[in-house]
Amino acid sequence: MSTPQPVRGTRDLIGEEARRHFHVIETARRVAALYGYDEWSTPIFEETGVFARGLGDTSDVVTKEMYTFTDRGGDSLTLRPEATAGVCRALVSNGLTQSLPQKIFYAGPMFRYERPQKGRYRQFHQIDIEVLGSDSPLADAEVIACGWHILQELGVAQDTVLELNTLGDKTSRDAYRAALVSYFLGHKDELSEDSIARLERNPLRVVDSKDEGDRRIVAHAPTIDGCLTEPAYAFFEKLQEHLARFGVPFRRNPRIVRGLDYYSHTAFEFVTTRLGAQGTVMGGGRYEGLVEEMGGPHTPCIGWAAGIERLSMLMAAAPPAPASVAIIPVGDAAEAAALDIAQSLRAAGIRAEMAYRGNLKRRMERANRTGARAAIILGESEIAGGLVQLKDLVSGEQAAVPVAELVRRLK
RNA sequence: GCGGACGUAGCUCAGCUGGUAGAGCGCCAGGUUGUGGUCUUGGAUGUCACGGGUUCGAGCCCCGUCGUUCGCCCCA
Repeated sequence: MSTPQPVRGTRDLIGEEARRHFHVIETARRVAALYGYDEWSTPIFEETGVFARGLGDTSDVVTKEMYTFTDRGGDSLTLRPEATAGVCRALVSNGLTQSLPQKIFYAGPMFRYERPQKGRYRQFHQIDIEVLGSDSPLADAEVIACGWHILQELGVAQDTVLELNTLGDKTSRDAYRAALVSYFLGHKDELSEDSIARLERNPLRVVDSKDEGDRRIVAHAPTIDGCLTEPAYAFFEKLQEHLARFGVPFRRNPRIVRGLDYYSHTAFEFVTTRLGAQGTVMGGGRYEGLVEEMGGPHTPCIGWAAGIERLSMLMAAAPPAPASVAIIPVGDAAEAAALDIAQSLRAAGIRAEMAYRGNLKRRMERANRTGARAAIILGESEIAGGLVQLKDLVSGEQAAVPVAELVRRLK
């Protein structure tokens, strides 16, 4: 194959797939606006430090999975692997830490150097909302409710389940980590190799292991509940109350964990069984240290991100492209009149198309193929009488109609 | 980074124990020079993913590469 192909892990969005993709974004944008979120857009690449900061050196993430390059000025830059870090950076860069909270909606491409799988690409697209600068559990509940609302509007809510957990505050989490490490060390001989490695690097992740043997051990591992401080417990209780009021059903899943230090309290995922190994459709939680990492003040935040590709796959069908009206002149003399009609329909908000060339038969074929709802046919005799032939392409009925009445007939 | 499956026309796929490439759909043109969808007649299209090897001969067998896909690892 010598013709250029899209590079590994990237793909073209055309036709049905494009319509699905943009339908997800438009739906999310509309619903987020109902909840009072403003849309932001930040650069697609940042100084590498914006993403590397706060990730620590615990995982493969920084070393293996970022698209990092040196530009001509010698600076290390990285294609954003997620939206949140850039949003937090923008908050600080623009002095908005003085006007909190900020409620942000975001949509755009992200980049991770990973092995492509179903619903996992190197250039992928996310919708994302964040509330920056609120420590109220009401913010958590609203963020989740907004996500749930979007899933409902997309028609995928019935295929997903909200799984909810709390990581508690720092004191709770430190206690939990210590409890886990001591429990797993007691079962070290029974753990998989992968999990023994996790125990060193990122003990919370053992809880998330897919290995059968590990799962049996994890089933009896201590849960966060026994380690929660009083305020952390109260926060989680309040969140669940609010969610009930918002009418969002959820299931407690103590296995949802987050490895990085700046996560706290709420952690959640909307999951589905319909996408193989990539079951998470929308995931998020509370984080408290990221804005500080960008040089701002301590700022508690809550948000989620959802993969547009995965949502598109779950969606039954994209709404069809709007049907247009095909304007078909017969003979060169009719073309000018046809253009005038096209412009008058468009001015009235009616989608209208005129082919650039072709005889009547070909233009009719094209009108049919593109799903036009009606054809307007005009030749010399029609022009002379101020009429056109208006043909309904669904019913096949055709009648002579005065030009002046077209907009009213097609509205 | 690791493992399995797959790669033939624009699309979906067939192709026998190795003998030199096919179907359906779509596309183009005619039947119909002012009427689409249905019907009908005809037509075009392939470096058989790429590179090497075995063979008189490779779409088919062997090796490598690339890509797709499913899973593992990872998942900010």
